[in-house]
Amino acid sequence: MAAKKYDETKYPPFAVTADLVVLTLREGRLCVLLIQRGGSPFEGQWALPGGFTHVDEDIEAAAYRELAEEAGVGERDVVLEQLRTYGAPNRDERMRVVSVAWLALGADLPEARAGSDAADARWVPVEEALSQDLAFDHREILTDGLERGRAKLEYSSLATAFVREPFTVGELREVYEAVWGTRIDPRNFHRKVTGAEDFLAETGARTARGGGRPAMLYVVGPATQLHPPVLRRG
Amino acid sequence: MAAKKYDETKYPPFAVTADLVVLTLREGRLCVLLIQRGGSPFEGQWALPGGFTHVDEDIEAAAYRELAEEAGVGERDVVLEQLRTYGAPNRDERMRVVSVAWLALGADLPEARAGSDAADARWVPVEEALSQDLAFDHREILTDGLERGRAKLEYSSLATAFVREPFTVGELREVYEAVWGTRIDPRNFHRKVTGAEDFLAETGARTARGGGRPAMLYVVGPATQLHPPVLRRG
DNA sequence: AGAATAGTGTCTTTCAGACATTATGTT
DNA sequence: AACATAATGTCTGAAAGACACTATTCT
Repeated sequence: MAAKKYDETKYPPFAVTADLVVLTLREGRLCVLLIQRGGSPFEGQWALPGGFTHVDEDIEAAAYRELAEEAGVGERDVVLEQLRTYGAPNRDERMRVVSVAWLALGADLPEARAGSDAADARWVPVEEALSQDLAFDHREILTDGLERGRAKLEYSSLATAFVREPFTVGELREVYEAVWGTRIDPRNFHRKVTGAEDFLAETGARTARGGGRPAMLYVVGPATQLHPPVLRRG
Repeated sequence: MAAKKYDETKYPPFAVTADLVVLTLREGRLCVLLIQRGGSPFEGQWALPGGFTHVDEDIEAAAYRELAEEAGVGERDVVLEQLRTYGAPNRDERMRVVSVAWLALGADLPEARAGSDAADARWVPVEEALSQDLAFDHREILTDGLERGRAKLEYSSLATAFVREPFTVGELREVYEAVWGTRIDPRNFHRKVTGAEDFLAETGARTARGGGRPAMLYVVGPATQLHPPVLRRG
């Protein structure tokens, strides 16, 4: 087969967006960042933060940029992981848009503030966010992001993204309890995470906040996988 | 904030491709479908099958279409799962291309035949495919696809995508051994998969191929998750 | 001393991993 | 009967889950 000249006009134009499921814990509850749309379509409705990728910009860089612009969150404040790409032909009425969705997890992220295109921005407990209509297919994206996050806690060190270092075993357990919405036996949990190879690294320091025995403080160990896993159900 | 008119020219054009990691077992070896590029760039080099998404086409439909055009594989023959999206600015020299990669698993797929844009097509054992230079960032995509497939065997029923129904426990074990490149104790494996709730459904029928005790034949059960999981390492 | 919170220990059941034996077909 | 392959059984150690106790601080 002969080599042929490439004709750019043959290939149809798409817009590519980065949409973000940003999760954090606020007062022991798992919350997602939602922004209220300032313009059409879906004006006034709540949506996930996100926006268009520039033509010379890496898709991951676009996610970080939107995180900064729309959530005021810097690269160092979160763990970012690609979630999935959504590309139904009519998911955006304006034009053909393919959305690369990302999951961003952070510890105690700052109070939401509305970015350029947003009328408002707030942290919403995830059950509440799922119980309302969101713009576009953002409800599906949020559902997928939550399931991914919950599943990854089992076998990875992702839970540590939700706490600031150094942290205690009890704080880490509260992460699991908040994300899964379950109770975990503190004694078995302690045995498990301190026993897992390279998962936690002792700092030697202890908490000093009064009202009880001080807790040992840990930082994240070199392991990215948690073996054996912490299982959600019996 | 006032509603503003949407200006399509503000948003830069991307091309969106569907690239496929198509895996099957051939003679007990895990193989991936590679095509030899007929045109530039990377003319003559081996690459994953794939192509451009049409502007009115769902991204998953594009994956199925490319699967049919470039691999001669129908929707019913494979399990298709989205892998990840690759969008570095210069991954394609011709223009800005974002590639949505898919993982397709099938049982005993047909002999490869070159599609429209391909000079050649063949099934290549995965280790061999990884040891050569592939076009674009396809080596990275293949690596990610293999890791995803291997990981999902542990806790899902994905392995059944590699066998035709009805199948024996031994055939299913051979899938795990080929994909993981390990040996598995047949007795422990049998106990595990037959004990897992809703994972396999007995047909009542048995093999009749001679030379030994006939094996029970199973079809896939209603469970999509495998609990407890089959673990790769001790 | 008492309250509060952190950490350790024990028992039982389940399951993984190693290995031997029995079952059911063909030639 | 010999052979070949499938299925089941047993033992041991690791880890999960339930539960009680000890340790260290502050007031």
